[in-house]
Amino acid sequence: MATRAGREAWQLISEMMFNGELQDRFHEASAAAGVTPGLLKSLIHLDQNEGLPMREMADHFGCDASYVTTIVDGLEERGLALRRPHPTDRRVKSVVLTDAGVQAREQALERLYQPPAALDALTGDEQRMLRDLMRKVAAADPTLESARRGA
Amino acid sequence: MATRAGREAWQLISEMMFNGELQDRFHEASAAAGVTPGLLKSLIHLDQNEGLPMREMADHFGCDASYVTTIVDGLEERGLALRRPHPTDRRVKSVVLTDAGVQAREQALERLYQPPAALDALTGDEQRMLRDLMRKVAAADPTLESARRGA
DNA sequence: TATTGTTATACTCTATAACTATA
DNA sequence: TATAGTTATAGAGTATAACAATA
Repeated sequence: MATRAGREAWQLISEMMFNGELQDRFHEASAAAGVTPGLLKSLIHLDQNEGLPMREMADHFGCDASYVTTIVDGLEERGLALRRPHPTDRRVKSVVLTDAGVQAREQALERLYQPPAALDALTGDEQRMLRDLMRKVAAADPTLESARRGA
Repeated sequence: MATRAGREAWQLISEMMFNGELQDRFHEASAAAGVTPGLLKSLIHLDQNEGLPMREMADHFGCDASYVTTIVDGLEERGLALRRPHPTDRRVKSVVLTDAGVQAREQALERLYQPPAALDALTGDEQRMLRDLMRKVAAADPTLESARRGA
């Protein structure tokens, strides 16, 4: 169970994440990639090999199928992704990243994951401790595989 | 300087924050409070005593002044905040939370700061270690005072 | 008949431009 | 003249409803 200390730790993490320099990191990364925030969210969730059916995109993001059409149109217009027919079910269209899409995704993640300057307050040993703790937490989160796929 | 370990630590934190159960924590908290996400962002940034000029709200969020008008209208309609005249400059309107606004803010923060289930993977000692590390990082972030004000 | 995706349309969110009041 | 806030309006972003193709 999360202790009082654990809750305080996560509160501090949340405050770091939603204030100051990180506050609109996502908007900056979107602008840098030449896409809207909505497009970037999808871009990050896609890959070049598997291909993701549009229906599954709608389920993952909890949005309407018609909006997925809009999103994928935007990614295609920019040459970042394309629709591929499903091998057996001809109703389904899978979305895969292009080479440009993979590159844009990597550059965006590079920006997004950059730590705040205040992390420098920790010594090297402390940063390693923080990493080890977060590795243990992340390993216990079953929903993190897709994010880890491209890392 | 952030080490390789520090960057990995922050990447794991970011992944936890933007995937899985926390993915739309903010939308849930907004819905629970009966406000839109835009309103909640402002609600969290306001308080009951000081009062914040609308111009400063626009600067803080990097948005247009006309949108602040829309936001404050929304908070007033719901009885969560109100406009107060500035004592010396009659052009300025300061925004303060009502009692209901303070209560809504606290309940929303309670939800927002709740740690993910995976944090339970850490022992009590490890959660304390994580808290101490994050206290040190947060203390080095100069932009965190306003967030800490109401905590 | 049920499901995937698209089109047409409407509603919400946010910005730009023109305006009023005050400094 | 410059600044704080409002109003009117337009543009993104997102949803709902009706539809075509396939299962």
